[in-house]
Amino acid sequence: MAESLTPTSLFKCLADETRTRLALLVAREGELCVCELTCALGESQPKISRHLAQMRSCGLLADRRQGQWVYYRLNPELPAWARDVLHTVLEAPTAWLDDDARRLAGMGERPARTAACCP
Amino acid sequence: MAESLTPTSLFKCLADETRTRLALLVAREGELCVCELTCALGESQPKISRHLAQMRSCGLLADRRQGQWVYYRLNPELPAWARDVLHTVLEAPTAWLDDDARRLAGMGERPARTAACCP
DNA sequence: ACCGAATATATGGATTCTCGCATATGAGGT
DNA sequence: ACCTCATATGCGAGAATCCATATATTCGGT
Repeated sequence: MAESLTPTSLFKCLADETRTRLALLVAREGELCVCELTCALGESQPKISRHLAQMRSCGLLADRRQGQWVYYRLNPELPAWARDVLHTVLEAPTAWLDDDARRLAGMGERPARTAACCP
Repeated sequence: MAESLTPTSLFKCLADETRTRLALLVAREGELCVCELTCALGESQPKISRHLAQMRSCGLLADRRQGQWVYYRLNPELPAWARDVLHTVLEAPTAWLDDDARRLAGMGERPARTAACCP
């Protein structure tokens, strides 16, 4: 979080369909690596990576490298109101994320994650 | 609402500081006319009007003309999750809207509004 | 040291946003 | 009909955003 997150900067951060889908998927699943997100959205790897980097530099996401994979999660220091915004949208009665969630669930051989403390 | 509001289109609609401030002020005050919003934000009238029109065409705001004034409010048909997003941000413990709210409160001779039904 | 897989970044072009300024529209009063 | 106040819109310029392609980096294994 370069500057502390403002409502506008949060909304800008989410004002792109790719980023909305990424952020909501991550909020829903807890932690996902780039290859899972690439597969879930069905978009090119550079595109996914660039959007993730943008959300990281906004302070919305945090990343952690584990071996060859990089896992993204909601930034633990994210203010509660920002987290609430994401969960409000997640709980909305829409099928908006269904395709992505289904592709993620149907993905074979997802990398096994380990706790950050014991690699 | 041209198409039904998606999370991304809501975030796009709010992804500008002027629009965030307008939307939150309207959500907070219930209904405000253009001149009040212009004064509260301290921005030019065409700028305010243009952003209001954009939020109206997104389906976020609804307007009503009363005499020479046009009042904006949250679109009554706004889905609950979208309304919740705005209220979540409004209730966040930040002083983000304070300057605007103060300018609004300190504005002299605000037009008196009447119920829509009895002009 | 080398190779392949996973991820990140650079480059350039096309599209979209936002703004300021000028002007148009609409309502009320004289 | 005219004038004024409130609001909306047209237009061109400059900035910001997004994408695809190509290339760089980093890690684990051989």
